[in-house]
Amino acid sequence: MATPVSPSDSSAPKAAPANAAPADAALKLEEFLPYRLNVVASLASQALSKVYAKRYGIGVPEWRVLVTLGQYGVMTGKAVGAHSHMHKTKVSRAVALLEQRQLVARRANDADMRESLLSLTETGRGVYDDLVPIAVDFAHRLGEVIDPADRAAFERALRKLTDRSAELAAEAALHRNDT
Amino acid sequence: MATPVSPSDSSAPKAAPANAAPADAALKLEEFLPYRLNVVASLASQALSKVYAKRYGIGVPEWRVLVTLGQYGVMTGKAVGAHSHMHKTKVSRAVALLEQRQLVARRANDADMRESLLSLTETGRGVYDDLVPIAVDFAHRLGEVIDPADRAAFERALRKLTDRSAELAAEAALHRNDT
DNA sequence: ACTTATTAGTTGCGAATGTGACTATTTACG
DNA sequence: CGTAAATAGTCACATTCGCAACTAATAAGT
Repeated sequence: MATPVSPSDSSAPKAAPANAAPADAALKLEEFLPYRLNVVASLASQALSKVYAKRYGIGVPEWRVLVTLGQYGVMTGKAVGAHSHMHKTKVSRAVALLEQRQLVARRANDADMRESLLSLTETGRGVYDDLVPIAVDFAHRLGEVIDPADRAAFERALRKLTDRSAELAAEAALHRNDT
Repeated sequence: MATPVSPSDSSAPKAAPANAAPADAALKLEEFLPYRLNVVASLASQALSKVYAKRYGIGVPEWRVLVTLGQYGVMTGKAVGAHSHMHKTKVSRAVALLEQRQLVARRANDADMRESLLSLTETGRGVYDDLVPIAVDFAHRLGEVIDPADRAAFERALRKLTDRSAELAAEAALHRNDT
């Protein structure tokens, strides 16, 4: 399952039309950084989400809302989205679900009727208090595989990669056409 | 847009029912490793995918199939999925699209009629040759922000995190219920 | 050999997601 | 003030995704 497949199996030099370069390919997917980031992220996310999915039947967006509200207390949906990197519709739907399950409460902001102020209910805080130690433990078990001597460097690198990715994404969003 | 929101805005100590712990929360999302991995991965992926989406109207799964076939020449769908970490249905659909666009060809394997042998067409190889340098350049512009002195450590850490994530995911997949 | 179990790949279906349009409200500005 | 631009949030729509069921083909067990 985890074995990366031996390429030399069926790719015998049978001289197919446009098939060449096995070993010296210019781009090896398994070394390609964006791909590798996606793989590690989806594996980690998948592993963690199974925990709270099984416990409370919630998904990643709901989890993020829960954690954000647990961290800040009271927030608007917009702020939740900004803090958790989620599209406003995702936040909207996650909040709707959590509200229906009585984990999150919504109260009006008299100063601005467009937004609602979100916060955890007692029950929501209970779920939060139950999940957080599990999540913290998970993150610990994940991070502990990094050699302590490498941690600071990894931290710096991850931070820089995040910044640069945001730049590149913003840049790509501009170029509507061609180069 | 990128400003992470100042938490002290609306979370004034107004003493709401179940709302507490602003600053000393046990789990800060922005420091939580699984979350951070997801953020950087989706930003990077989003930025890169815009390139080939605009150029050839393909998405991430198609891109991965293309790269994998470009790298190995001839492969079965199963092998493509194993090498690119994609579910077999994703591979199936991506291949169907690429085949329809004449970028990938499928030929029967007389030794095992269940599988088809996939390879790039001439056109597909052309697209591949066009995209790969762009992708390589992208990865370079991404990775160059990492301090050269930190690169080896980052590489080690990423590798270990990937392995451990896979372990944790496999582990989580077993526990059907409770602890 | 023949019956059963595996495997490669596809498809149907429901859930999740992003985009864009839309509503309600607030702010800017003339 | 009063009209136009901006903002928070929801909703409808189309797309994407993963799971489960299914088909076709091969391998294993007896």
